[in-house]
Amino acid sequence: MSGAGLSPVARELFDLPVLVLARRLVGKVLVHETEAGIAAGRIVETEAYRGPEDLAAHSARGRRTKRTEAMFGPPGRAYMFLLYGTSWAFNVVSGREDVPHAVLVRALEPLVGLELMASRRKRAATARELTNGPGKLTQALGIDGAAYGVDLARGKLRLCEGKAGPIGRSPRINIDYAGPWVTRPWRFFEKGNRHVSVAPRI
DNA sequence: GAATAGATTGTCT
DNA sequence: GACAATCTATTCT
Repeated sequence: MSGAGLSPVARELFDLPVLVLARRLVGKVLVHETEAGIAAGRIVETEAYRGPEDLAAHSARGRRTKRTEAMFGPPGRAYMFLLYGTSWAFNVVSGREDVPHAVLVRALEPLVGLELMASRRKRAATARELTNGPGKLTQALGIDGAAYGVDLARGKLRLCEGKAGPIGRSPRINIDYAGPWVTRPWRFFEKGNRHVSVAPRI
């Protein structure tokens, strides 16, 4: 297969406004190499988080802590956080230093290493259930807090070029606490893709 | 298919 | 001590 035609994205990609980056990341391929092998998937769903004004973001109102520190760093790094004690979520940091923006990757379409993903996600009954959610895709690719702050333009965990079909948008998922920001259509997904986590409601 | 409740742990107040 | 950008099993249509 010799790389399956996968080449890393240019670093300049990350130097875009967060809403533009969230849209452009759809179709890109997330690759993770481990001792167990290579696993990779096409990104089919993202969400933009634009602190400090966006109350849905962890960096809302400029909150800068040990947990959110990566969002204040340079773009193109990974921001990882743990949800409900059980699920890791993977984000791509956007915005220059001290601008705490990030893009949450919510779903992938499995491309490489399907068997490896299945062995990591024993609960998944179907191929679709391997990576159709933020916590599921990190489990399938073997990503966790150890990836906090790593450079995504190169390395074991990296983003590679890929293409996407027509892209739709909708409000973000499960941020009911965010007041007026709840309805902002800052979720991007590939239209009609079966691997999108939650069917867009219209 | 849709709705509901319980799990589980690092981080923050 | 409470919470969270979720997942899973269970229950009901």
